[in-house]
Amino acid sequence: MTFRLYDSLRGRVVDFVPLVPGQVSIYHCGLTVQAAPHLGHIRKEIVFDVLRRWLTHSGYEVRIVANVTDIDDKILATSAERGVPWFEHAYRFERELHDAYGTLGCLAPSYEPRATGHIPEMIQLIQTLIERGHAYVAADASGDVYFDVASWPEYGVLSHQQVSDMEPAEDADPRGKRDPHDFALWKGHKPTEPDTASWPSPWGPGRPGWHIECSAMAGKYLGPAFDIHGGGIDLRFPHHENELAQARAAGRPFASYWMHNAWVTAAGEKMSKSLSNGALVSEVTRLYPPRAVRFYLVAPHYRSAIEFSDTSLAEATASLARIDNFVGRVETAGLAAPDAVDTPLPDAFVAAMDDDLGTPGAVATLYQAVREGNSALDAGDDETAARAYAQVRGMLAVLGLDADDPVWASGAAAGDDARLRPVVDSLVHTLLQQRADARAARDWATADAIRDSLTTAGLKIEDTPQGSRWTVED
RNA sequence: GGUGGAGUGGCCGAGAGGCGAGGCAACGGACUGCAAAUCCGUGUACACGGGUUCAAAUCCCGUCUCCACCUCCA
Repeated sequence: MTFRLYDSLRGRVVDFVPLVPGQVSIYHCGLTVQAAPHLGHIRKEIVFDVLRRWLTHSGYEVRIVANVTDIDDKILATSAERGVPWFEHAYRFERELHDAYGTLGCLAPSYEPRATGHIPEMIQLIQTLIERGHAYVAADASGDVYFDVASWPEYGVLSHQQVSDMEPAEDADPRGKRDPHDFALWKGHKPTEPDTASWPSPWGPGRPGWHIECSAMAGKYLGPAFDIHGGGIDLRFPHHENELAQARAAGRPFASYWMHNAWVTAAGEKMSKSLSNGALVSEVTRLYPPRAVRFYLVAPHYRSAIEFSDTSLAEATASLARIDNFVGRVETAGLAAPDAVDTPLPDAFVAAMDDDLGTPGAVATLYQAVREGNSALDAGDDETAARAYAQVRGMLAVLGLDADDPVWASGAAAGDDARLRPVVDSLVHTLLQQRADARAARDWATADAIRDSLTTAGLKIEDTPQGSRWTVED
């Protein structure tokens, strides 16, 4: 079985062949930390988290690097507006971002470099480009350095565009550019910007352009050639096109495959702060269980847009509850196999995941296992039920949705939950025992009164042949 | 102007020439003291108009609508 993926550069699904057998190196562009993350931001992280989990499950040793862009025009502009130092501003949102990753069950990447920590690598790369005749210092004494697009005939391969067809940037300020398509590698320091946002360079003080950051950091941690480069579809042009041009022009092969995830849309449009404040990760996870939010983002294919709506999130919550209910039933019945993790996953699941991370098909297979498991439970076929349980847990783990995954146990609230759970369990069981006694005595009024009081308290009671069990209503 | 993507049943969301992915919701049945949960069953869905084919949601032609990107923007 071979993993296949859609390569944006070639424009089709291709077999994945790693540079080093058994190993995969992945770089995906992290966020510019300039505002609180919304569902669209977090989707990219979840997509690559699932990719990483699947490849790891498939036996690969995965190295995954995601950068943090902690200096750019927007960070400088918004921090200045708020009267906060830019680094403080960036750091604050970097931490919010990390909180969001943790809340939605994303594993930490192998490494997460910050742009500002890699200025020397960027300067070195720019110098190489100048020496090779692909970059030049602006003629206007600004201290800017630009990439010379005309010197690189391959420019446009990733986004399948001809430079001549691109919309002419009529009103854009040409600054010291030779050609309007040229882009900044280095930005000379401006007196209006803080001195802290400036680093010495051969071309005078300044700061790096956005694109050079990723080329430099990917090169440092993954080498001149690596397997997969990812990011949101909007980054394909100009960001990734420019990254590719810089790296190749400097003599580096760069990424073998390019993966781009689609949007989370609101009312059919690309999500943005102005359109959709309600979609902040912090707010959505307050209204819906974080695992359900992750399920909602994982179930559709990563190259399809996901329409954000409360209805969809409510449906995702109900859908996940069906899976959790099965898992709970098996555990209540005492059939949970301790070696669950080692059970092979269903072929259909493997085939779906290997086919360009086909999570929709994978989820369908998951539900098939749930149905088979439930039927087996009803029929008293414990062996089949236990096997289905093991498969379900295994599939959930790959998708990052397993409730027992330690990622869900992080955070102060989760800690409180863990401590309170046995307390509540003990109290509820006292009541459930009273109800069982009442039912045995055919005292339905008392039995129902107890159930009603638990329901009112926010619990769901399920009667099974092995006794009653309770869960918290989502 | 260039490049790429989309329009599927009440809702979400797959598929990409032939047997109606899957989930949510709804309805009927089984089970239950009653429920819940679970299982079984119930849908003549593929923007529109033509065409190709024994067969089209899937291919071709045309039309409409929507979205994204085109140098600092997630």
